[in-house]
Amino acid sequence: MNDALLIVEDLKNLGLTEYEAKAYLSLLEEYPVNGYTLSKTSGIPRSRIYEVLDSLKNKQLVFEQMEDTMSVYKPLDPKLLIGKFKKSFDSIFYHIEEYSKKVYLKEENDHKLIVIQGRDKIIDFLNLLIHDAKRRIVLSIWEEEINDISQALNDAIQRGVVLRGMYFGRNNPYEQLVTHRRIERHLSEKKERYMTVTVDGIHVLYGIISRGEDSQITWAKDPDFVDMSEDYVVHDLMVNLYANQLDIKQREEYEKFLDHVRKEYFAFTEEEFKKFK
Amino acid sequence: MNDALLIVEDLKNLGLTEYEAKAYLSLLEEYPVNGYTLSKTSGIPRSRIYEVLDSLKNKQLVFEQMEDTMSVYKPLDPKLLIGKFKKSFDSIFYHIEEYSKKVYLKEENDHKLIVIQGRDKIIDFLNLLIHDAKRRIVLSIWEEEINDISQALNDAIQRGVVLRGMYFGRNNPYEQLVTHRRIERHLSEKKERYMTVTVDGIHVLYGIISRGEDSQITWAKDPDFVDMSEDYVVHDLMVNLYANQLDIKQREEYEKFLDHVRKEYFAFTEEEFKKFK
DNA sequence: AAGTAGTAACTACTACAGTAACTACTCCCT
DNA sequence: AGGGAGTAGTTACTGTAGTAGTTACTACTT
Repeated sequence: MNDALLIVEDLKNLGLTEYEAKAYLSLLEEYPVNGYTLSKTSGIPRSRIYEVLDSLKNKQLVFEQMEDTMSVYKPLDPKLLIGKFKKSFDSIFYHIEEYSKKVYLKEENDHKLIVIQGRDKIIDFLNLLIHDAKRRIVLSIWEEEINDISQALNDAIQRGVVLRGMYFGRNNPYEQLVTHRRIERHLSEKKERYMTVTVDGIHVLYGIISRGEDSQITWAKDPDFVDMSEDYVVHDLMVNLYANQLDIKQREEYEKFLDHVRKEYFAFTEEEFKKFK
Repeated sequence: MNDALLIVEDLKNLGLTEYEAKAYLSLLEEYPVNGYTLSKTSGIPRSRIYEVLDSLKNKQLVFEQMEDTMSVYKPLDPKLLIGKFKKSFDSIFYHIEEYSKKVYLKEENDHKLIVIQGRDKIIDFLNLLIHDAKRRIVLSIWEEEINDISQALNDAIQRGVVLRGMYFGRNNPYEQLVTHRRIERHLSEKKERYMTVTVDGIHVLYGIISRGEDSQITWAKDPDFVDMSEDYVVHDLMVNLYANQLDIKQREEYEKFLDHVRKEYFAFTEEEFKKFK
């Protein structure tokens, strides 16, 4: 079973050794068994199995039962194992949170830019920010990237985060996004894709993304920069949504539309809105 | 700061090395800084600091910023760090849960007894079970132990779990528990304390608990055994609650009282109740 | 004799902690 | 102008603990 190998890795990430993970998983499938048998089913050398079981017993992930002459072992119910780790991690997280409140000072105005390289890391970081989003996500994104963040986006939408922006691709998966009107031309032309994502008016990620290591985006927390980036997407939206009307109306009408987009569609707060007036 | 040392341990439990933990924590307190400065504030040898920072950069817990000739580093916001680990652990837990559904078969009727030794491990395991309780916790417990499980008990009560039983001690902290009527005599006599705890009619822990390693309790999942243990506490409750009346009423009345206690006070389901008739 | 059950002692490898020594640059002092 | 002190970064090494993996042994059962 290849499946079991992945779970071994998972358990190692929880702090078990490879032997401990294998022993526990083998025990799940067959119990109660004695050390000798477990060594056979798990592939752990007989000479080591008792140390491994001892260590698991100590962590209360395995229990020993005396049966006349010999001991047999059984695993902790996996649900209880998960509960055990959850409890322990929750307390760790709480400690870290309390501690960081004391020593960590957020920079209010951070004008520095940070470069993140490599598609995997970019996607990872993007997911992290979206996961943490509380109010609004504005993006301008291509179909090649949308799948890699759709889970996090759906979660965000679920908990009431406003999603807005431009979608470059066919079969737009989000009604909240507007497909670019000249998408066919773009799709045939580009190998590299410009991307912008802003989160809660705090973070902005922008840059060029492609398949591999050469992808490179910039992360900024400068509020002006975020505003600018959101503005860029607002404009893009504007043009794409009202392109037809723009040809026949005057400049004033155009401005009204812009305000309308910002307020109604983009869910700007009054305060945010004032900054643009 | 001794506080920081504990957090280093916490971070190590999340999979960081000691140097990584120290570096990250030092960065929290002062950033952005270059490698040289960080090595000084964190106590990490200058010769190692760049490897450590590289590794942290790879995990995206630290970000590098080019500043004309040299690099400076800043930490990932601790809140995002917590979110990152939570996400990763949640997915691990999900994997384990799914996997265990496939391979793990719960024993329906488990008549075997398992011995747990050492006060710390007993308390730990007790907390684990209480944490997982869904319907009813019945216990007979001494004041020496109640504090070590009160957090878990309060959580359980909060989510609607029924708590019932006997309390051996002064200043009974739970209205759901009944203080033993001859507690003063008991308190002066005993060094070792008999304890019973049943959870959801599934688990029962019983045995002698004292201060140290010689404490030893037995864990059973045999349903009959659980019933018996609950019955023991019911009787104890009965005697303590209605002691006065017992002297003047007949046997019939006594039985009625017992039923009443089981049904009304103990929240037995009809099904559970039938087993006793 | 073959299989079962458990112990002891070891080798090998790796990750991490910890140290020493080197280059190179800047700034300040006299 | 030259030297010392502090800053900044790099290379290479030692030591150790934990883990993986192996071999050899005893003892008991059937």
